Amino acid sequence: MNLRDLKYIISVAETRHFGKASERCFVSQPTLSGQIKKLEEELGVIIFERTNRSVEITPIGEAIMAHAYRILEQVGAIQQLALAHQDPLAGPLRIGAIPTLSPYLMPLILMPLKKQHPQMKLVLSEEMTDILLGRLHNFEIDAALLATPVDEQSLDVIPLFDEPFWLAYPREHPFYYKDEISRSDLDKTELLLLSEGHCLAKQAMDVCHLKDRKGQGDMADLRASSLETLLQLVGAGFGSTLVPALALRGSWASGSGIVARKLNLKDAYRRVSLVFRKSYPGRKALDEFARVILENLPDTVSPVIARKPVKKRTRPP
Amino acid sequence: MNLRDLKYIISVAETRHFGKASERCFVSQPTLSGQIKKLEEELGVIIFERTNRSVEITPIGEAIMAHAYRILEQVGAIQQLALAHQDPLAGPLRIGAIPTLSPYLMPLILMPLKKQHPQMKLVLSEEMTDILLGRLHNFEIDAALLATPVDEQSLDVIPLFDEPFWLAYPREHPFYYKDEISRSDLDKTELLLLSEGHCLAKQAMDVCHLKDRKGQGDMADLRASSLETLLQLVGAGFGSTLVPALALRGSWASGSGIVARKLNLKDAYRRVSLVFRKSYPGRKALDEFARVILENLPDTVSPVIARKPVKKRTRPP
DNA sequence: ATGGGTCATAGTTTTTATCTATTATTCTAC
DNA sequence: GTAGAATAATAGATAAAAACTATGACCCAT
Repeated sequence: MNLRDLKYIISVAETRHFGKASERCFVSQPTLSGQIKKLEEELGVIIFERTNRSVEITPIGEAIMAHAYRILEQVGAIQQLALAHQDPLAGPLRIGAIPTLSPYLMPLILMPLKKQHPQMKLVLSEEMTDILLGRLHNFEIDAALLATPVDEQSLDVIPLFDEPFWLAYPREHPFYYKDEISRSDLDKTELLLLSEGHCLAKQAMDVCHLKDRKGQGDMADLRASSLETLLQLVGAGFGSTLVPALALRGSWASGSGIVARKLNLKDAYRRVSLVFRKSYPGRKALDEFARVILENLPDTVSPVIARKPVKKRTRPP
Repeated sequence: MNLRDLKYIISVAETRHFGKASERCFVSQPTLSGQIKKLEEELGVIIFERTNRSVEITPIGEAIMAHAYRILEQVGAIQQLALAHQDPLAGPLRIGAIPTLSPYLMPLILMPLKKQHPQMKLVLSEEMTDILLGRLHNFEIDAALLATPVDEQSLDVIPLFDEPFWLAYPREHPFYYKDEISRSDLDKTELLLLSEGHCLAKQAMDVCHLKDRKGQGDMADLRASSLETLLQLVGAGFGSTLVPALALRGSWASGSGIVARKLNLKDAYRRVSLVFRKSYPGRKALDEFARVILENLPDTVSPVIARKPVKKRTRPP
């Protein structure tokens, strides 16, 4: 059986005329006759009782027809479904982002995104880098906004922007009167870190040339589980911390006993990228998503101008 | 799109593996890959996100799959339907019969038919010859039991039996002491006829060498609309009438003031046949129906032994 | 009878699907 | 890291299916 055959018999059933039916199907009359005959032989039943002068459908043919209509209906549904999704921007885009980025980046782009692509649905999740990579591989998300270099063969990367780190410290701190912070300044302060797993913690330590003290416990006791908590601690005078630039735009930024200053260090930034499976079919949607992000960044971060060089591809175009 | 393609994608969706899926479909892996790729191009959507190591279904693919399952379900329904009807004896057989035959023949064959072909369903209708022929041509019945020769090219005939006419007359009639009736006897009696349209009326007149007096009115007043009514009239002494042999077996046959005698005439019979469209596809069912009739006839009628010679056929075997 | 209309058949050509062999890629194991 | 196993994609050849044109058989109407 074949969908074409079903179209043929429906055409004949509706016209009661092989010639007219064949025209309607854009095939010759012998073709139509032949295919219908083949179908009848395959099913072992006569669908049409025909003479030279008349074509009439048999009772069993009538029953078959009912199913044929339903089948073609479903086929149409598939085609319509596919058509609606042909726009690569359609369909939910499942995006994961790290917790030190998501709350500060998403508010910037959600409105513009909705304005430019009203039909694009986002499903957001907020997890630490390793979790997100796992989810990428498990096909649970389509792309991840990460701040860590990724070098896995199965993943591809769209670099987005470099986000500088600032130092946040209590207003009562002696740094209060400085405009910029140098590395020597950093050594003089107690640095508060996020709990393990957050890439920001490691990045902060790298910037400050601290050795990872994981497992030692003395400092671990002070580690916070979120950037907001961390800033609460800073405000309460427990120490200072590194904050990525986008996080400075929150409501706490002014009048919460916290001061933030730019770091006068060359490598005090993290590169934020959009990471996705090379095999992910919605590349266009991701490109568009990345574009919207880049267009709505504040001045505090530096967009990556040069897009990544084209890597050798699995399948030539 | 193609039903084969739908089987392919379902197979891949279920195995998440092109190789295993292709085995399950009894085709090579490249074949499966190629067809799925073609389907994806036709629909303009990616159904499977695949790398060398993994195959995962996309959201739109998932949606398509739901419809694909329903389609194949319907296809199965068609095949099952067809299988159930492959037996040519299956399906309702729509039989028409003339009123002077139906009430007397049907009781003879319904039980044997049910015994031999329990799955064969009959739909009976009782009309006069012309009506039945019209219904045959309108595909409203599949075959008709007639007592009139039919010579239409589009119709075919299975002769069944010759049914003699008997003379029915009131017990008080002088014929009462005769065993057989000759033509000269016929002239001496008032012959009652069925109303116009019944073939029996014309046949009776032919047998008696009467001219058709339709429109004259004198005799028409006495015409009855059914054989039962006619016999009531005979019983009441209004005259006598010709009765086909099978009708003699009714309950009125004894003790109702009516006597029936055989006619001593060579041509005093009518040939009962099964008539159907040449194009009717259930020929086998009709042959079987005819066989059951012939096997259950009483001695009062003469089965036609020699089956009709094969006429030139529309399509050589 | 004859001609028009209609479906079936025959034979050929075109299109489509399939196969085998091979390539490219990536993961795993040593 | 390098070799090997696994897996999907590609290429080219072959087989199968479906399409077309031309023709035939038949019925009906004039």
